[in-house]
Amino acid sequence: MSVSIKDVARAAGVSPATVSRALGRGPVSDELRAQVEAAVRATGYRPNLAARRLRSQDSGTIGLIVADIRNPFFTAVSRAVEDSAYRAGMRVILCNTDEDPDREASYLQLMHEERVTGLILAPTRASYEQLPKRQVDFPVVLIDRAGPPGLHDSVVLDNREATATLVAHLVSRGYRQIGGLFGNASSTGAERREGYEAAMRQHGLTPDARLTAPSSAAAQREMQDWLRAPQRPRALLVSNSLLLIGVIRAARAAGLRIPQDLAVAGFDNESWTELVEPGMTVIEQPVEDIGRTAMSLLFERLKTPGLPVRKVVLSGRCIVRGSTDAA
Amino acid sequence: MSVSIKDVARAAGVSPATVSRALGRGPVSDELRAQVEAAVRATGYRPNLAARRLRSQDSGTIGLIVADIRNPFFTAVSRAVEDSAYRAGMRVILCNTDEDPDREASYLQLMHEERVTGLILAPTRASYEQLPKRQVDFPVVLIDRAGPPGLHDSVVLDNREATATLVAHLVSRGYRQIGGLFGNASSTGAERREGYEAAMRQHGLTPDARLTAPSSAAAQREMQDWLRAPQRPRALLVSNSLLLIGVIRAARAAGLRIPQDLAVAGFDNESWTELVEPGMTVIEQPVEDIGRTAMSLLFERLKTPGLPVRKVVLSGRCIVRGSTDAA
DNA sequence: ATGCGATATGAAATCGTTTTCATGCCATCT
DNA sequence: AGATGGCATGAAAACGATTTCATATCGCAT
Repeated sequence: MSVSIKDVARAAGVSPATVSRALGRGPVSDELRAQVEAAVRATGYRPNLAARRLRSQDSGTIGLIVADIRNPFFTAVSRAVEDSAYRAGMRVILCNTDEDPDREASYLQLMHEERVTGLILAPTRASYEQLPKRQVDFPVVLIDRAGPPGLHDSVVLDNREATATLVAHLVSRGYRQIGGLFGNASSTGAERREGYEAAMRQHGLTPDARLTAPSSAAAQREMQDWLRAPQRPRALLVSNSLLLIGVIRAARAAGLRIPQDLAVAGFDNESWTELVEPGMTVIEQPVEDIGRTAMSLLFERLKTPGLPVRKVVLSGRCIVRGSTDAA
Repeated sequence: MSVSIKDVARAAGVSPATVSRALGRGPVSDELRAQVEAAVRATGYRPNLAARRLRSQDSGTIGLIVADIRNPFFTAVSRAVEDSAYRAGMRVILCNTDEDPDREASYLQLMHEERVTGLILAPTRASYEQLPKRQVDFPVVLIDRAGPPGLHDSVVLDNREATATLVAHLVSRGYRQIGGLFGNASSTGAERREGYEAAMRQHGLTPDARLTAPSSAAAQREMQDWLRAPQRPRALLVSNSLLLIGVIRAARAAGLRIPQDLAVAGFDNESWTELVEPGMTVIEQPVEDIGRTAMSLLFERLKTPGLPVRKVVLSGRCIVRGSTDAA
């Protein structure tokens, strides 16, 4: 089988305890340390993490649960998370829920069984009610979507501010019939919708929001009907970049020019939003910051468990492009 | 501390062995099984995976090492991998190498320490020489990039065929001065370059290839100069979607219209390649198939270790759009 | 010279499971 | 009736590390 610490000990002529100390931190004479290192090289020894975890009760693993890694927002965040983990010498277990509460529950269970050191979680809407009941024995940092207040640390975008910015921008460009298309699966969609509706009212306008399943195809289907309706919007606020793709497709299929027939503003500053004609006005989320900050919160809480629950609200940056030029 | 199998055993009035058998598969009377299940619910017991792994010598974990999860190709593949793993009741550890051999080596080491059940790896170029030396005690499936022949199972795109298709297509559209831009970090870039050069010669044309670091920004810089050169290409074959973005930016910055001044063909059928004006002619890679197939190869090899080494070569699909219209 | 503290090392316990081995029981066959 | 075999169960070993506890050695102060 695999070579164990005992084999190394024998090869080095010392006890297993000494090998462990030489490899970790512990008082070992330089002489023995050298012997151990030589023995490690000679035997090709690699510590067994399962055994180490079992004994030291520290998994050195952090869980990352997102809706779908193919959503560019989560892609970028996960990359930042993985980087932080690597630097801290920790591992990342990646999980996609597809916004499915059962799958999420199953992954939360897994996190317990793995005895993860911490968890970065983009909760489904269902877990909003589940989380408080569920007793977790590791720190959790929520990203993208805040959970029940005061329960877990979180890093979120200021969605109200972002939507207000977009609405104000569209209004300033002369648009009045501004619709909103939001994902129906996440609390982020809901928050952006609320922000949108509040902003619209503040401008004395009537909100006109629709919800859709969080995929380009679903968004395209939803828009197909909507754009044919007599009271169709002249401008559209779109909750994320996947939906935005569906919107653009639907607009083109309906023969509507952007922005002349339909202005469009969205979220997530993907490279393509600049390349497409016209460029898309979007709110850029600080994706790397979100991932990094989430990991910082996690590490700080690990170091100081007594810390009060913190919610970090980051501002997006509005990038204006041709898709919202005045009609 | 956490509740262990002993606590459950006590609560159920049975031995730990019986609890283990009741929860796994093993002969247990229905009566005791019910008692155990009740005790599990009562105590909130969750098995400790570290302990289970240590004893059963099966980590139930597969490693996934890619260059950068933000490359849409790897994003899609990783999602397929995670799905397969979930269905098989296994976990996925995600690692990004950034094409850095040291980081890759460190992650390979980690895979050993985790005693992973299997590994899906997109090897860096350096590992082409390293892999044969390195002794691995778990099955490895290479994706996107084949390693030294006959060593590991692999799933790759038929790069020669794909590039030949693109070159033939461009030629049929009347282009002669066809350049090629390829990533310098991966063997995929190298293969596509070779395929491109071979195809060019077959058509009696002179290849004109350039290499660049695998990022949009680097590609843009490289193109900036190239497009100013007197003998600049009239058409361009681009090795992946990140580079493609850089190419489009550079073309626009140089005031070159696509395809009138510069035809462009690339890889990876991202949504945006259809939305951008003109649409991009690309080779669509069967990303989900690649991920799924990789996992299948892995599982088959686990079941039947004696299997000969297999290399699955999948064909891309050429999607013709406006970016390669005749000049 | 003696005792004491510090320090390096080894022996053994421990982490929480699974698995082997032993045991007792019951049914079945000769 | 006694031997045999199968089956459910429990006791205990084992997985491979870390950590606690005990011990030997050494230097130094008394």
